[in-house]
Amino acid sequence: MAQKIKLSTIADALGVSTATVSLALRDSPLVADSTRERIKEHARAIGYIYNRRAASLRTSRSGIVGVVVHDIMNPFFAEILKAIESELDRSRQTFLLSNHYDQLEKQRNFIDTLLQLGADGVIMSPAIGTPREDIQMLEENGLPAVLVARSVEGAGVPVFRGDDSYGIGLATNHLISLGHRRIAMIGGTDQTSTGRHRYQGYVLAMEKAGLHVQPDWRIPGPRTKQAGFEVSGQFLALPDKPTAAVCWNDLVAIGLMNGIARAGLVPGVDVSVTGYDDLEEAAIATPALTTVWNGQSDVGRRAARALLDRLNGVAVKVSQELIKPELHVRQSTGKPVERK
Amino acid sequence: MAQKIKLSTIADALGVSTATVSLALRDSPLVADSTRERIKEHARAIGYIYNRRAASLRTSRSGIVGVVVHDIMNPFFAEILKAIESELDRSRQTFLLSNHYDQLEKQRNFIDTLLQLGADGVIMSPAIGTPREDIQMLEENGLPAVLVARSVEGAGVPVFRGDDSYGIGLATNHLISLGHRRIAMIGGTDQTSTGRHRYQGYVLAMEKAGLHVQPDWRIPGPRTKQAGFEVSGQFLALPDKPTAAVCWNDLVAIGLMNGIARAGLVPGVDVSVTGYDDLEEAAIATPALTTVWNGQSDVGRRAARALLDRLNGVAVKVSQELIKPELHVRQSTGKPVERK
DNA sequence: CTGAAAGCGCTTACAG
DNA sequence: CTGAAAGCGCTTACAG
Repeated sequence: MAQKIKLSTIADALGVSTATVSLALRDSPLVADSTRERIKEHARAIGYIYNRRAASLRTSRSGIVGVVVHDIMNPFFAEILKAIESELDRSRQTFLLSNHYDQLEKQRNFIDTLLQLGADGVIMSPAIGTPREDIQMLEENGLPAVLVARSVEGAGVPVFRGDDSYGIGLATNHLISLGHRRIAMIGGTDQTSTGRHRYQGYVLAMEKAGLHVQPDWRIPGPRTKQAGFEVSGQFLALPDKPTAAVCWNDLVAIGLMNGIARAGLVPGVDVSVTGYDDLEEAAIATPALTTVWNGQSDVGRRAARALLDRLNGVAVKVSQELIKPELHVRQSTGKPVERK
Repeated sequence: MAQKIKLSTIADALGVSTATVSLALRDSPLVADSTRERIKEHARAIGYIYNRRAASLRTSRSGIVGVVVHDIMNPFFAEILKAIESELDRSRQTFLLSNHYDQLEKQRNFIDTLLQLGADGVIMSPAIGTPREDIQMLEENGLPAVLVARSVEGAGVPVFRGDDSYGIGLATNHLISLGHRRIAMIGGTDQTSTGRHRYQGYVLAMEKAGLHVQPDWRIPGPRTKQAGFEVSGQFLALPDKPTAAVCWNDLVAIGLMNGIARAGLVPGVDVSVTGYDDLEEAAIATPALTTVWNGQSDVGRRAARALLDRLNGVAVKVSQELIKPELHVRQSTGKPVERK
């Protein structure tokens, strides 16, 4: 590679100062039109590459926004990320993505990196066990944060998430209205706020309908298709044979349905199954999945906007923004059928 | 936030020079053990944050590696990315991820960003239509590149990918050996090297077996589950009713099987279907998918290592590294059945 | 083993 | 409308 081209290379070539070049390239009205055009034209011609590190060192604005979630390959987060991406793209922010896989240490490493790079802000779905101090520390170090999907008590930053308790209630009530009395809940964990909210919503709906909640009918843990598939045997062997399963999310529901089909039963007929999230895949699953739309794109879009607002000095209220879920009824739920 | 803490803050507090602090924090043997410990202890105590922009400006090494693929949420890339991630984590490189969605402009924007940030290298699965000049320009600007999954003729950089022609041949031959004579090929596009290689491999296997390749039996395009689902009607209406379908990838195969099931036929019995990639999901699909393992994790790991080698000055030969695919036979393929 | 000084490539008051 | 100069926070020869 040839000699490194910098502002002063251009300035020297055109007989102007670096200040003028710097202003011209950023379209400052302080520079005469003709000067600006000459400079921009020349910069393009010689292949000048703007050095953001130098600029950022000077201005202490990096144009980088960090996004960290449990697993970017999880389609639930994927939909949130797409919304964030298109929002950030519009304001020409670079976004730095990372998985924490619910490991606090990975999350901390990533946050360290953001601080070292002078990131402008961060959007996160906090790892299980994130103490509020971890979030508060961000603000103290000038890194504004916004949470998605999960909340952290007392962290004092905006949170955008679906109304999980209400949403799972929609699914549970739908099954109850079909006549189901013995309804299991498969997947999720009490270690996340989301997990607690969904379980509470399920319990609440059952109790409101005067139905007995049997602790055995809860199989906590699964959050993936694979895991849903693996617990299908356990589900089918549950005491008193529940006629329906409220699943933690669509992935678990689809895995569970695959397992039920392998066992020779017909999901949607012999056993009713509900999902959560309404991923694209829910509509084309066999049978098509009855599930709860969780507003992923809303969550992503609104979180990104809130962060951008903060970066631009607009006040953002620190509150829980609950997106209202909706029930989408398809083929995986029907009237209860007793198994032997 | 309080006064910004920098190297000189520590130096002043301890009565040493910034040079000593800088060396001590990076564990230089030039600094006496006791001095080093005092410095590190103090830095920790006052919450010093290393400014990578400043360091990088000085050293022109950023610790950033870019990774750009068509769509990070696609499980095929997801598996490559996981392998890259764990390899880069080990050498403490930050990785900057982006989707180009096969849009050249998005890809160019991302590469610009990498250049501006002074990234150390880039791993890419080039967007459809990437001219070799785009790749060559990277090297000229001191940004070493490594390609995965797709190649660009004459780009002069290492490529890591599966042997697509051979792999699709495994699937086609498997169907032929089961007795199938009329085999369709669903999905993929001639616009990518991968697409061309797979189609060629299919044609080659058919011809080698003395079978007629009917152009109508190719339905190009689909690359997602949704798209595979949508063309199932078109597939079932194909002239001469093929008894089997070689699919572009697992997603298309699963979507197609869902569509076939909706039409009242039983995939794996009435119609044989093969996938490609052997995603985690292939094993738990209903029926379990016969597919070709494509070595995603190998591709990712080896590409990351090659790049890291280059960054460390180890010579890397510029060649196509072909990973040998393997056929995994499951339940979605069987003897041919004639439909009316 | 430690320190003084220059410089990475920008941007921003300030002066004219 | 344009230029000269300082400074962002590091690291790296160089000197001692």
